[in-house]
Amino acid sequence: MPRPTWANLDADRRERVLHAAMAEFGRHGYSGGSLNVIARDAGVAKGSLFQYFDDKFDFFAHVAEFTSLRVYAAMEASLEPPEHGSVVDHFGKLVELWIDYMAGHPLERAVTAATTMELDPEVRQAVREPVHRLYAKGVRPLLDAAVARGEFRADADFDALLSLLVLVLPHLALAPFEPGLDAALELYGTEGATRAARGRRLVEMLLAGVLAG
Amino acid sequence: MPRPTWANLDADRRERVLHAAMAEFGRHGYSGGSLNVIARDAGVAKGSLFQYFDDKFDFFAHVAEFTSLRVYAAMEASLEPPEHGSVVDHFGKLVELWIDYMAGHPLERAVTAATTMELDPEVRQAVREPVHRLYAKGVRPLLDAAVARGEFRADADFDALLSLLVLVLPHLALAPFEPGLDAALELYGTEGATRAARGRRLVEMLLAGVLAG
DNA sequence: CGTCGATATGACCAGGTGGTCATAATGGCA
DNA sequence: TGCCATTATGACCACCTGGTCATATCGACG
Repeated sequence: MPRPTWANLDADRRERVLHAAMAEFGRHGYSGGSLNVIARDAGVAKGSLFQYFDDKFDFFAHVAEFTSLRVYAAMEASLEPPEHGSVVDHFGKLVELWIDYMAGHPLERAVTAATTMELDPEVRQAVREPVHRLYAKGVRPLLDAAVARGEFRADADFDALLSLLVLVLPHLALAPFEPGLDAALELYGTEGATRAARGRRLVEMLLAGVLAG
Repeated sequence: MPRPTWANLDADRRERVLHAAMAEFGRHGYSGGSLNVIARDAGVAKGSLFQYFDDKFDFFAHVAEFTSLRVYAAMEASLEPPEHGSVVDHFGKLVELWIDYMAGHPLERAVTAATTMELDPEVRQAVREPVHRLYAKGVRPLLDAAVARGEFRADADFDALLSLLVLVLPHLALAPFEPGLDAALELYGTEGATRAARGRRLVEMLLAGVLAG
């Protein structure tokens, strides 16, 4: 947890530190990210960072959680409630929003990538857990509404579906903006199909297994 | 590329270096892996590593490619040709084999995780490209046979499917053996369903979107 | 034996790491 | 003004990093 000093902090200063940290951790991940670089880029003494956070891990964890909350808030705001439309519509829209958001927010995208790709089990668990909670919170209602509407097969495996979605979603956003990152996937080809259309097609494919009729 | 010295090397010594490198890179990834640790664990002077490889990157790339070749060989050997059975059978069997192999080969599993999770675009691209080639080579025939048998819809998007499979497959293997790694996914619950059955169900879900009828 | 190319070695290097701490600056209140 | 808690600072620490290189060892051949 960040120290009280972090909350009391002048907003400009906090913003500068956060910005520098997102850029650095986003580029090099947790273990590769340098506190020296962050301090320099933020225009702050390195010692100050340790006034705000216990240690590097605490710092990274906060940056990760802050980022996921910001992303979630943006998604939630522009997502219509699941009263009308089909699940495919909802998830298609969700993926479209996600991709567009990441396209317009490279910093958030990079941090999302860094946490998604984190290898160290302890770091990963600590950093991904709040993200997964948010995903589940945002996605579950869409599924519930679809169930109420009878859109799903009786024997649909929701846990498996939710797992799969949570697994695939971040990668859907990451692949298209990181040329070297899974370029071999060619998830988003250049043959004119828009990102949205491709995203939609993938969603249809992912959901086909649980749809009724 | 490894230097000629590496090929001329005494087999025992090469095996020791490879083993230590797989363990270290598997645990800490490329940037986190320490050459000092590898040299110590292999019982070899650090300077020797630079007689075998140009630099750390060359070393890691070789370890990654060696590992993916070994995994591919094992899978290929125990996979029956796609003459009989359905695509779902084939992919179910494939995932089952994959998971069982990884369960019995923690070293290969760890290196696979490390390359799958690599963040740095340059490193990632160099290291993943041969892996993707192998995946495509192994998976494509199964799809082609299924197409010949008319198992797929006419409008099935194979590129999207292949991308999705290549994206998901490594994670399917990684999640269940890394307690902290996506524990929140609970991809493999403890309610008695075997790993194989769960894998099969996921495959069915993944393929439902492209199957005919 | 001696010679010579190939290989092994580890002290050594410059530079970077996360983290500490004594000191200084700050800002609100009396 | 003087006081005091809060915050900012960067020199400093021990340690680790990837990489080098002069030297030693090895092994085959004559």
